[in-house]
Amino acid sequence: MTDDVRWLSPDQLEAWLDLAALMIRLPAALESQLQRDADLSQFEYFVLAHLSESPGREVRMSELAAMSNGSLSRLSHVVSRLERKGWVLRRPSAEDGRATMTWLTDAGLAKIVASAPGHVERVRDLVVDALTPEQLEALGAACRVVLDRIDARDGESCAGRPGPRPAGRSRGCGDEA
Amino acid sequence: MTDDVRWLSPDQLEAWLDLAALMIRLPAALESQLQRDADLSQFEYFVLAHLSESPGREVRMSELAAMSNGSLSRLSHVVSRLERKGWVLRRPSAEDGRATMTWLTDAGLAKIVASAPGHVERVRDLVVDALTPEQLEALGAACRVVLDRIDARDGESCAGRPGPRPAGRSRGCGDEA
DNA sequence: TAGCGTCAGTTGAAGCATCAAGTCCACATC
DNA sequence: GATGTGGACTTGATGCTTCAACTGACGCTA
Repeated sequence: MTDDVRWLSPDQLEAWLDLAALMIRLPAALESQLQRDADLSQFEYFVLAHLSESPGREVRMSELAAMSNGSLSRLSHVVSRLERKGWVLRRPSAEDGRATMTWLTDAGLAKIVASAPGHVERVRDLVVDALTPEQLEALGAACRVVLDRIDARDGESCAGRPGPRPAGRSRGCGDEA
Repeated sequence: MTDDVRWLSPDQLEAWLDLAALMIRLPAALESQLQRDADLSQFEYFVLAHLSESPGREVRMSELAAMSNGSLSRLSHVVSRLERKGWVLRRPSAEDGRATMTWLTDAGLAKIVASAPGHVERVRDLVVDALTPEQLEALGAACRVVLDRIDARDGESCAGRPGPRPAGRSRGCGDEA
């Protein structure tokens, strides 16, 4: 019954297992640094970082969710926590009454400015400086291919049936750098 | 005060952001397939899969935790759940009274046999078949470099002070394939 | 064989993510 | 201008992960 399955070759399996291990252990390794030094989760760090780089230090919730690769629900909870700590503020959008804008306070900016160097140092240590420029470029390219594939599949399931998409971003943010 | 930080170059930043996005979205994409088709988390899948491939369908808890890239505590909770569903059994080890052996039941074997094809198909679709063999190999190689770096850092913090290590596996399981 | 440090695993509490409603607003249609 | 549909969040409940004790078992030393 399950015999026309195309199992992975040994080489493919090894590469896949290494990637799977990386997806579990690298986030954990980064989280532990952030948690220890800044008492932030990686998601919280992303949110603050994206806010700090946005014009007016202000971004729409839905946009922020897409940038941070998270669901709107998750972001809402996180922003509530960040708000409680005084790092962000919420206000309704002037243009669109449905939208909520999140604004980074001075305290929030100070927080991310203080936390960024340690985090970048860790990213350098574990990833960027560990690889040759060619390896890093190849890694990034492979990631983009897979991400595009994920987006394509999300889009398909969206067209196929009316069910909700996970976080549905259009991967149109290639303008970061 | 924070001015001797070596920030990332645009190229480095782009590669890093793509990797960061991948680490969040690929696990989610795989989980959703497993959840929908098999009602399993990826971690549960890993546990069952490792058990099914082990001699006697039986593995020590601590060994299983290392193979699955998870903490012993997490594994213990998960095994409790799997036990409740009748897919695994626990028994004390004969050789070492401290150790607990986890054994995959027939029902558990049937479960993983039924779930594997769909999961492998998804991994193929999103990753293995999306990349050229060279890209996949390069991706795997980059992952190994980073994983080794993470292990090295874990080891350092272990030598430096007596505190507990995260999940401390020795990355000595390169014999999977 | 008693004592001590360590290892292996379990457990309960606390925190975070996910899921399913629910609310409010905008826009199109009649 | 009333109605309906869909978008943009928010909220509460549920479940999983993590963290910090805690329990026993092993092995060494005396």
